[in-house]
Amino acid sequence: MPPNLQPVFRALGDPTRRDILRMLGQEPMTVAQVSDQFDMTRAAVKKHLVMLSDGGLIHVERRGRETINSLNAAALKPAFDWLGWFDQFWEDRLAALQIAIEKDISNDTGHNHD
Amino acid sequence: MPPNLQPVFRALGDPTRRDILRMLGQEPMTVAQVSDQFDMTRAAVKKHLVMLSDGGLIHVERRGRETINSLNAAALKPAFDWLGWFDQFWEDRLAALQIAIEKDISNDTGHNHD
DNA sequence: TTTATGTGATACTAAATGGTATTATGTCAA
DNA sequence: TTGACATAATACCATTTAGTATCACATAAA
Repeated sequence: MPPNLQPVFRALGDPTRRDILRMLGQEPMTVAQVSDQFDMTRAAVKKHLVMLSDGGLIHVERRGRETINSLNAAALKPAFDWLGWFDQFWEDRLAALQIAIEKDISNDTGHNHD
Repeated sequence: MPPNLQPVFRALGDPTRRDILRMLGQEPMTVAQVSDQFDMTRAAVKKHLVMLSDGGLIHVERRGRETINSLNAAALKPAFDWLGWFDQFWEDRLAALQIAIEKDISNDTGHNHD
């Protein structure tokens, strides 16, 4: 069965939640650490975290009296792939990714980039 | 200035609107043609079209008594790129695109893969 | 000109969203 | 054990959202 895109795109519809995802992409954080970054109450941030968890975009683990929120990036892949369908309409569609791939290839050949 | 992601991700948060975008990716359609594909009133579909237009995701042109809605795929690119940041967490992240690029490279070197 | 058609605009409703404030609960530390 | 701390849960509120129904308007067709 195909992954359910709806909760993922729903979660991405809010800028606070997108920011949280980027933050958790750097490192796992407690609820307090996340909410310290925003000008809103901890309860409000917590609700965003619940939505992200419901959509499977983050993993939540209770450790003692604090809970660690960590990114589950795999859940974003289907949304990325969905948007990738429109790739056919973009001129420079492979530009950014091609750079990364060429780097891999040059690594294979032993070239040095430092 | 960076493109404003918010109206784009907002628009993508609804399944009807995502379906409309895919449909318009096939061909431009009038309001009636679009709403015929959904089990809701024309007014409801029209509101979705307005949101898509507000976010710059479609182009709307009045021709006589009908209005042609066409995809503006370029507006989706920033959302795709935003999600592409998480690319670093995906294992098979470049698989599909890498095939296409390797074909380009082999074309450059004159290799033949047929 | 009349009539039918495609659309836009408005008012309305129920439910979801994004936020606050408050209270309760479990856990670490002195 | 007491107190501070991190979090969870709940109730509440204003706004937005997603839908309906209805009416007005411009345009194509008879």
